[in-house]
Amino acid sequence: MANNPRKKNPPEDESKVIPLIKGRRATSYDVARLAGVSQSAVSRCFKPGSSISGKMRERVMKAAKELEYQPNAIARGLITQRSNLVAVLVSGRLNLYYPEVLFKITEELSAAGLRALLFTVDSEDDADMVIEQAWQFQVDGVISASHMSKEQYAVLEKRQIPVVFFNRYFADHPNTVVYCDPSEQVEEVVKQLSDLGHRNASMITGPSANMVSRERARLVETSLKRNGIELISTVQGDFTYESGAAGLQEIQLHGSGAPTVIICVNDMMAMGCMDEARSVLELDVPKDLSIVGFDGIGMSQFSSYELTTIRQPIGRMSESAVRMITERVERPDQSHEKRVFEGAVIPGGSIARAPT
Amino acid sequence: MANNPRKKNPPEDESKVIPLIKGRRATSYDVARLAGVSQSAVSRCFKPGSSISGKMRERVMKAAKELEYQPNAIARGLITQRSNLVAVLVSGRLNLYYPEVLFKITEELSAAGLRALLFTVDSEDDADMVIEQAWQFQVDGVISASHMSKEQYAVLEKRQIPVVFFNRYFADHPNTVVYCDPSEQVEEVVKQLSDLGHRNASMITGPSANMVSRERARLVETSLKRNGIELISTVQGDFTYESGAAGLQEIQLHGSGAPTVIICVNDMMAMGCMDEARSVLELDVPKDLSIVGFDGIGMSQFSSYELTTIRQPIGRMSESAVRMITERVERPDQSHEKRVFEGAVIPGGSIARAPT
DNA sequence: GTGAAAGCGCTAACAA
DNA sequence: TTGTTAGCGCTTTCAC
Repeated sequence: MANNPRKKNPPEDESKVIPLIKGRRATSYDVARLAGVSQSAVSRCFKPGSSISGKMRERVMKAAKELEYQPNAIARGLITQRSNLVAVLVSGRLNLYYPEVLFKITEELSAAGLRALLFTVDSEDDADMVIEQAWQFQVDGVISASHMSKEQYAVLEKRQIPVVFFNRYFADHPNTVVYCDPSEQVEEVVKQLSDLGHRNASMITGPSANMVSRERARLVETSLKRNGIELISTVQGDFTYESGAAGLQEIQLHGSGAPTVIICVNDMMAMGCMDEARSVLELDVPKDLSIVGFDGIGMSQFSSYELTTIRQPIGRMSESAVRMITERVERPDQSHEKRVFEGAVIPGGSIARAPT
Repeated sequence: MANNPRKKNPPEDESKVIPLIKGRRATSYDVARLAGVSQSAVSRCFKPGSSISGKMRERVMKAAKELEYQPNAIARGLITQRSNLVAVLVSGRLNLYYPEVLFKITEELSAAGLRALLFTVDSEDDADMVIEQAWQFQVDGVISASHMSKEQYAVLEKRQIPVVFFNRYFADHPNTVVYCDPSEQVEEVVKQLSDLGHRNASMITGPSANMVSRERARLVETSLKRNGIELISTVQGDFTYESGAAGLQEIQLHGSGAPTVIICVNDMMAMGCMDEARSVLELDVPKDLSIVGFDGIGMSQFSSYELTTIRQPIGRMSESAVRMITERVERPDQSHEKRVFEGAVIPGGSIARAPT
């Protein structure tokens, strides 16, 4: 198999005779031979914090540069049992509308010397497959911003792979989580709606299986009640633009009474809802109908929308997620932890005084 | 270092005595021992197309299942010289607005048994780093949907790493490319504009370094001339929403004369342009001003925009990109190839008869 | 500070 | 068909 001329213990006579085969990448042995030092010396030069003399380092580095040598991360991973790979699980469908998260996480991983192995998960079966793949590739950890069942999580746990959940967690199971809690902001917005005279609201939620959706819906319900606004109807969407539009239709057709405000548990649906209100129902948003979203995605602030919404601090959350992963890669016994971030209200222009 | 009880040639007496250390993952040796077969038999069971008896396979698979054994892809990569990793290079900034591409490519890679190692590239320095990282991780190939200099490409070429460019290429250098050529669609749209009575147009381009932008701009210029529409001003944006808005301001303020149509070389700028026209300049799009985009991103068809644009067949392009990579991983001597796809006009509603 | 040697978990040539 | 064996390229004791 080996078209590799190197022998483990190169015979002295051959060692200089056989040239580097063109196209084969240089190994630490090649560098060692050229520099006239041992292979382990080369290895040490590329491991920060190793004890090595300046002279040696210089010689080795010169040879390394000449051969364009870069240590083989795969081989290193094999011996160190550290792949420096982190599986990032996102929902392809959802992340289409929230790509900020993925890119921030990737950048933070990169800054921490880790690489993102990207997996899209859009079903339970996908998740099963992805978990096996991640396991095969010896990922050091998993950052999950997609759905994962308790059973699937149990598999990772048993295999001692650190997992950080991004904006989702199992309430009845210890796990490591970075999470945005918009409680205060929900209260703030709802209070404002109440002050603006709103008394009837409807809500468009996400899939009932989705934790973020459930949690946001719960907060909204509580806040509405507390502020004397009646929730006259709740319809279920799937986080997409289309489902926001459809949700509004459903509310108008089948709802009992007309809400003056609609709260959507994410921005994408809020935008769908707003467009439907304006272009199909010919309502003036916000004069006839106020709309509120969640997330604070970039496009929610385009002039066509200027959505009033609750932003998540994506940057700080991603940073935390990566830090939590690295901590748990270093010390697998690290206990679970939940880092909770506050949201922030983006005032926007999609709410106004209730029509009289 | 090894807390691994396995000896390369396990002494018979020890072999059954030492239990699997809790938490250590099972290796093919563990499976072999449990099944009472050789380690290579285990290996063969997990390599499709190996000659192995049904009885053997059954025995091995039973043991494997019991130990939850999955072959170590890192170790496999080391010996086969195939990592099954493909570096996917995207521009973080740009892909924020065009995530479809990334997800399609990832899915196609996955279907081909390859994993996506995600890299975001937003500067030349990023690209240098990314190329070194990809090299260290022994990626089998690179799909680049981000900027890459000729020098950087040369490095990959020299290292014999197959590269497929997505929507960009070096005209004066052989390379493997999947590309969307919107020539006909540009002509179609421009002709339509001409038929609608437009005689003055302006254009908002992307960065001059960007090939896609240059190419689209060139096509637009040619088509306009051919159809008797004068290009009265061209301003440069950076593909973002904001730059589209700013571009329109610049055209209105500094342009010589007022265009009745604005062509933007991507949808995001077209949307920024449209919003600026409507909300700041209080123009009616399309009655007062027609706007055309490029790409066909999902949100360009939201009711607020309904942009007339030229769509790229992302799905088929991604599929081709992955196929081209796999072909070149199998046969590195494969010659370069350029697969060109046609665009498709999405009629939209952002163009109308020129105001009189 | 440096080199020799073992071995991470796997595949594949070779022998039986 | 099966087992034996030699590495893939690296890190890490262990002597010196």
